Amino acid sequence: MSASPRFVKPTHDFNLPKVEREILERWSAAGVERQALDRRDGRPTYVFFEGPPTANGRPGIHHVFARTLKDVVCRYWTMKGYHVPRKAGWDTHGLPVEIEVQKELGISIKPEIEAFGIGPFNDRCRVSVFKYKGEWEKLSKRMGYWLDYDEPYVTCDNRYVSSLWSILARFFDEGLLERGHRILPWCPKCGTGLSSHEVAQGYQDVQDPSVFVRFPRVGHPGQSFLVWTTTPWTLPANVALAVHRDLDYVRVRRAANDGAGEELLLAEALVAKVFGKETVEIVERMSGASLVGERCERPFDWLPFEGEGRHDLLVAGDFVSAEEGSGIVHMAPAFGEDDHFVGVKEGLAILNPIDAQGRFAAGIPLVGGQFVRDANSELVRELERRGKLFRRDNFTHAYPHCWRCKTPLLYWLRPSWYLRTTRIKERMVAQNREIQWFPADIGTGRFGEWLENNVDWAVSRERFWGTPLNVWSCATCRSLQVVRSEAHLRQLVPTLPDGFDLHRPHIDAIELPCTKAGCGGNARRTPEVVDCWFDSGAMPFAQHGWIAEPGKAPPQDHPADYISEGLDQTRGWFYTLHVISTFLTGKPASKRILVGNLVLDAKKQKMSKSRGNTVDPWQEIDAHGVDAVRWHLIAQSHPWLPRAYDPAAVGATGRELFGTLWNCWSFFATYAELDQFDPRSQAEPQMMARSELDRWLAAEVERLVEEVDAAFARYDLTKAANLIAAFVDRKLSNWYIRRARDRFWGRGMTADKLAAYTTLWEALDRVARVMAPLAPFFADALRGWLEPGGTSVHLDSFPSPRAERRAPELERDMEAVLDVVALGRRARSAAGINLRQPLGCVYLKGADAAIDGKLGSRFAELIAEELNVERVVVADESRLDQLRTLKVKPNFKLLGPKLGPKLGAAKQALEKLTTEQAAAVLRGEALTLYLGGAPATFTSAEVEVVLEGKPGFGVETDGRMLVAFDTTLTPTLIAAGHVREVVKRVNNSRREAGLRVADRIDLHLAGPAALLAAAEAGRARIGDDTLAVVIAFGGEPPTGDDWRSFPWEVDAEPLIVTLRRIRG
RNA sequence: GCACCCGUAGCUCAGCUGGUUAGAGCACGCGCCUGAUAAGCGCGAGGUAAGUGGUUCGAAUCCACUCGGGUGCACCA
Repeated sequence: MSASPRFVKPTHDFNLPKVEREILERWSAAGVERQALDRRDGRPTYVFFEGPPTANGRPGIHHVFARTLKDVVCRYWTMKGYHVPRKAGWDTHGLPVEIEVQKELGISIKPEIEAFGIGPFNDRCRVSVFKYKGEWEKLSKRMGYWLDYDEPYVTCDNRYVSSLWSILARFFDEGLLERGHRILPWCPKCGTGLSSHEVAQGYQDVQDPSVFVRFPRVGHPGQSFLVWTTTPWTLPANVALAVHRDLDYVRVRRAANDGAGEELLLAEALVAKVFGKETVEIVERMSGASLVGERCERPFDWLPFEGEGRHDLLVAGDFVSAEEGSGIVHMAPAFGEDDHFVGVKEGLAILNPIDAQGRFAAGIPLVGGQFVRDANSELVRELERRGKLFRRDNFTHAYPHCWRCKTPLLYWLRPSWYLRTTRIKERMVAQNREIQWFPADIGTGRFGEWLENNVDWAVSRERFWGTPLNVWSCATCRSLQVVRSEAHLRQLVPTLPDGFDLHRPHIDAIELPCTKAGCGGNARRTPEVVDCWFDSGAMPFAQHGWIAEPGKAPPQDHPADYISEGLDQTRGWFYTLHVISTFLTGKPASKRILVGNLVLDAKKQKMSKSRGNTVDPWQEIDAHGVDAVRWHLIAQSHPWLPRAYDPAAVGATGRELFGTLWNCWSFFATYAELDQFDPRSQAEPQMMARSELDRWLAAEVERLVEEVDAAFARYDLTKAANLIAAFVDRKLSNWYIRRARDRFWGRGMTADKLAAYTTLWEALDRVARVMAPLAPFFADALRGWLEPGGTSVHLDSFPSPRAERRAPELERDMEAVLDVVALGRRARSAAGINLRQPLGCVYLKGADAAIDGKLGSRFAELIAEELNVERVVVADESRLDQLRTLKVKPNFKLLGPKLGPKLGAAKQALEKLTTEQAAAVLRGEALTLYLGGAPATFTSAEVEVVLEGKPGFGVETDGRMLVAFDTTLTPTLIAAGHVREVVKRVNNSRREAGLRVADRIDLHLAGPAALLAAAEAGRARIGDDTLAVVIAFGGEPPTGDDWRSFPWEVDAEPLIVTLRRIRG
């Protein structure tokens, strides 16, 4: 033996997690990740934006999924020759962080934070936000998500904040950043308003009272307006009622109940719904318009009306409907958008009796100091005491809650800063059409509709840990100015120390001279901070510290080619990115958006900590290997559908795909080691010099490359994964290797063997490359096994399909061969004759004459071996007549439109035709039938002829092809079967004895005479197939240290195999 | 309440520009093969295609409604 072999048979069992750990070490030692991320060398850039996570929570299994979607695409384009920068980012500001710190400190409301001190509080936030940074980085590394963590963008860095300021200043310049008084969703616990996309995150079912209240009609004793509300706590703030001008209203008299003759006014359409079975008498009909201006008496008169504003009357409101309630709506202009809108229009008074924590003012009777929602029941009782309550129920409805602290929100009149997104809505809608969404209907549907219903973005937060809003307001003249960047601030305040932190509370202390000519006043910063969704939405700009200026070009990597996040980001990150990019550049932030859906548990339940059904990503990765996790998550179904995470299924992926590939590799290595095969040392065999099977596999490999490439290019990762898995299972492992196995067995290196090695090596190599984006670890391991010391697959290129190797005809022919063989196995199984028993002859009939010719010649040997028969015979007409009948069926696609309702009759008539008539059709003859007396002619294309096997001949058919065996067993065949039985037992014995495949043996066989006789006659074959050098038959099995005996049964008779390894 | 997605074998999913006999994998049962060996292959059983109605010669596929699941929207007063 000369040099040591290039390939070595693996001596250990397959263990994917272990393989992955080795690859991690290799990547780390060789700096592979860094090289892949940094590769430029004149490549075009493929731009990816990373949505920043907040690292104050642990990453879960759904993050593994989300990050796989990002990673696969980035790896693919890297292999396609692009430079794909992947700058990591951290989302660091905002309510989620503050809430965590509040929990740490055991405090819950704003005044407590102020007492603790904004400075120390924010210092804690800055630390908290990176609490799990290490774990995020570790998980990214372990799962193979390559992301550049060396210079991440961090939203709380001065540089980032400075960039945000410049962008806000541009909104301000254009008049799109304004302070407004509007009804705002307000979290009483956090003490801040929320934006619509935050509200959208937090709907939960709650039970609320549903009460009908009497509002006495002034000037009409005994009459009341009937009013419905689900928020009794807003009744003390009532100033008016609203009716719809165009609705019909009625005055009804109640018969004899408690009210004894009372009269109630409500919308006519709701009478039945409100009174149900109770009989009421309609006294008067009137229009809504006629009620406008009527006076009413509010139920609670605790709050005085001061100054201006009309009150205690009926006004008109377009929003009033007769769907529910009474058609008369109670108006509290401080607590509802419609109420407020109408209130402004009608000049109504505004009563605002609650504080920022959602508590009634202390001076209010009965409920003073109570949290408003808690006051509901007390207020309802009071209504009852006052005789104002008509009815009370409860009803359950979805109500918005604070997305972080879960407190029910209040809609409350409150000043806030707005980005006037409604003014750029048309641009946003138009630009959305430029985005390629995966799936497309998110863009037109969910996201498109969201844009159509756009409302201004309430962008300020009355909080502490966030980008300070960069608007200063003059205490004297109220004029506003914005600070455009940190540099700008330094111009304005030259004394600012180095390292000045732009956050609160430091920034609050900065006063600026008023810029208005002649004012001379001092401007103070408006106290709010900015919605943290603005931070992340601005990342295409702020990640580069880009400073916005009028007319300035965007960063050169804008827009991105690709982003991917979860479905929940539709109204989150995807939206805020879109607002800011559209405003600044007129373009969307990314050309393509791939949306991932939820990862549910194995029972399709949402994972949540409270249910206790969360899946620990580390445990899954350790158990199955992350490539199996990644692969399964991608292959299971399209990313935008919800998926169940089933650990058992992940394990199966690991075994089936990676285990099979491992076996393929192991097979290759076993023989490559023995033969010292080295693809470098020989010229690659010409394709034309290789066997048909080799050319077939090579063609299929190129087809795979083409199809996988196309699937990746259209972002169909699921298809790519399934194509690869199907190829490995069906083509590579279960056909090529199985059929080519014995070509690797002979001694010495023949041309055919070299061709087989080369073909298999090439196939494995290309599989490694095409699967690399999906299974980065295994692919790189396989690549390393195939080319020891070579470069990482991730620094290599995605293979280009070699079109010249494609062989469409051969690919189709082999499909037919596979089908014939499957039928043949089914036929043998049905006949009860196992594959070891050779048979004399198999009769075949393929789908058409062209394939018949090939089955009988080029593929005959292959089929004969696979089905263990001596001869393959393409059945001629007379043989076929014995084996099958023919049936004629309509070609529905052609005849449906032609015959219409007569198709059914035609079908029946055709089915009655004889085999002879059908055979004529097969020969291409036209067919004339009488349908209901009228002749109808069918061409051979308009009907289909199908085969049916005749019973009793062991025929198997799929309607087009046919396989039948001659099951006659001659003594020769039986003897040959015996030899195969013996070979199998000897080889099983070899394995049980722990021999290596190339070990030679001495062999002794003991058993029934007929079996031994057959074996003796076939000793050459046994010797070849079991590497037995000396074979002895009959007598007592030898004994001794080296000899080992194995008892078997053949046809219910004992066979004793005794063997020993020949040393040296 | 409104909108969107989904409902196919015990489980996970294909198929869905309508074509009559609805597929695959897993799991299960039986058998086979094995010089890749705690793998592999074949066969079988398993389906009122959620339900109802419609369009059509023909519907898992198109339409309507109902039920169930998911998601989103929504101030529901």
